[in-house]
Amino acid sequence: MVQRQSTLFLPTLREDPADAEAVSHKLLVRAGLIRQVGAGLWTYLPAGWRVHEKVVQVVREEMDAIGGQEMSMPVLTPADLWQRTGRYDTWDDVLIKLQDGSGRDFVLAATHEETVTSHAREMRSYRDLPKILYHFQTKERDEPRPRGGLLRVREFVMKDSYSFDRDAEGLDRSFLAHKGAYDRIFERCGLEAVSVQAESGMMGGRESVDYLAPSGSGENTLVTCENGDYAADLEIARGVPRAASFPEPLEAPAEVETPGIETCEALGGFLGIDVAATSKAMPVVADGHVVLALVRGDDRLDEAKLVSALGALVRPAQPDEIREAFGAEPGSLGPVGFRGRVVLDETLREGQFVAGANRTGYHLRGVEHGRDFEAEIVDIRLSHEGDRCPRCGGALAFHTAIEVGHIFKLGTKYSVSLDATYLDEESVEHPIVMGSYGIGPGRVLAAAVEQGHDERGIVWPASIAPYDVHVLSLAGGSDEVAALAAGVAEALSAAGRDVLLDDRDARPGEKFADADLLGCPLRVTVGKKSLDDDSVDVRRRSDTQDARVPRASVIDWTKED
RNA sequence: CGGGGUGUGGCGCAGCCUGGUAGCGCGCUCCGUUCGGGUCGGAGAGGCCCCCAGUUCGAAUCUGGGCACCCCGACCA
Repeated sequence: MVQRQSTLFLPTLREDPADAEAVSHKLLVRAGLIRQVGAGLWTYLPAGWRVHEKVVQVVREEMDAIGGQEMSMPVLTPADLWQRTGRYDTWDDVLIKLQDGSGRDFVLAATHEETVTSHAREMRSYRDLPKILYHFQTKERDEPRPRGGLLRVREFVMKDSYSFDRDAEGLDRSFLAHKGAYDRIFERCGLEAVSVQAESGMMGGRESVDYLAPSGSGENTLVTCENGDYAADLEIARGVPRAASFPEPLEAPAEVETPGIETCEALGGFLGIDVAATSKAMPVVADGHVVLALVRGDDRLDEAKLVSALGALVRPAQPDEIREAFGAEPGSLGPVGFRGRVVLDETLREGQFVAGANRTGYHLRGVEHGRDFEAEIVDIRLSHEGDRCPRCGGALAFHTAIEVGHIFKLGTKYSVSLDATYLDEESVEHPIVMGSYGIGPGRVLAAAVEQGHDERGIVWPASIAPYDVHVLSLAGGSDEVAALAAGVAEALSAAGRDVLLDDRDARPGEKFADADLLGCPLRVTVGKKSLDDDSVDVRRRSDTQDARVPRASVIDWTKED
């Protein structure tokens, strides 16, 4: 079927929306693909939804290819389900809770581990395993801060799949199958996406892999090695910092007065030493106790790493908590004499450094781990510009990126709390071993725009473009030209292409501008000249010049590679 | 949640400081013109000025309180 643009709801805008920052946000709105309803709430207009569904179809095909079985679970779910896994409380800040007319508590699903695991209770035997179940379903998350158009929203469709295996080896196979499927999905969607080891965060899994699509805007930072043998999410990246140059060691810590010195940079300058030979003390509260996290003076604390090291959520300590625990102001805090738990970054394992003296306005020189204080030694520093690759020592590069997919090895967390078990050959009961795998078509779409655009508009990858061919009828009132253009469109459609025919009563400039904005892979222009020699002009969206070709050979330009 | 900003026809904005019954560009409708990169001319339609309260003879404008949205920091597909 040929879609006539004169009847299509495709409200293009001449100017960027005033509140847009991200390129994908601006272009998706301008091209008439999406419209905002509220903060983080978006309507996909007809052409935008076509793109969304094309992404969905690619995902569906690849999920089916690894044996996934599509189903559908509801968005509205009983609160009880979430209470049993504990997420009713631990996910309190993202869950949208509500009651029905008779006062029963419900949760709008933010993901579907609970629901799917409740069904997995019917997998009673090892003979029922393994299985992969998936669906495309709306997720509701009370995001603290939606932003960037489709980049971060409160309601979105996610393909979430769940694997059920009898043991860890089975999970490994399911996990690997998903990795393969995800690589093919992004490849087919024309998206550059890098898989990296990631933080499993609040999902409670053991291992997770993130898919990051480098782009002009985004909320993640992708760290890659110049030699290509390392890639990680910044949150867990293990870049190697430059070596610190420590001053002459001392027999014992020596107090020095450091009036008004509150930052490590100032401290290093004041003492005339390498900033890397100072320490930065970050008092946090975890499980109700004040914990001191120590990183090198030129580093920043990586909260995600600290959280996984402590196995508990952390928050910065309040000023009064700090005074009570240390007896000093921030800026003069240190591990020596502190009676609580100390977590020391690996960079401070060896050598003597300067630390706060827990006496406002004073620091200690020559502080040494083991001799002067005890601590748990963990990697808790945030990598930064200048770090070297942990594998080969090459330079690391940092890119902003969009997280387009995330896969987790869940283990038995959900099957245990929801009692999903099976019997093995010996009639021994075991919890089912699970994995969960998410991908957001909306983000894939936004990332594709971030990666594919020019000053005129979107440049869609062919596989997910709203239409394969955009036929422009420059009739200018000529019925003959209009008929010819319609014929070309019909012929392409008959050949199996998705065709948009611009049959509007508009001037050429406007049609060209809108076509560039919308970004279909191929543009076919039919004008008066076409009547003379039965030829049309074609142009790939990524090109800058038309090619004049015989009408009959247009189809050759639409061949899929 | 903390910080900053914005709310005025469909879109982008001015007016607000210095109260006096709302304006510009684009878009939209009609007529004519033009017709391969957003033509040109003419005539029109369209606004609870975010909401509530207050001050005042009079509030888009001043005051107070809400709400919404955007951007920057802690979370996630």
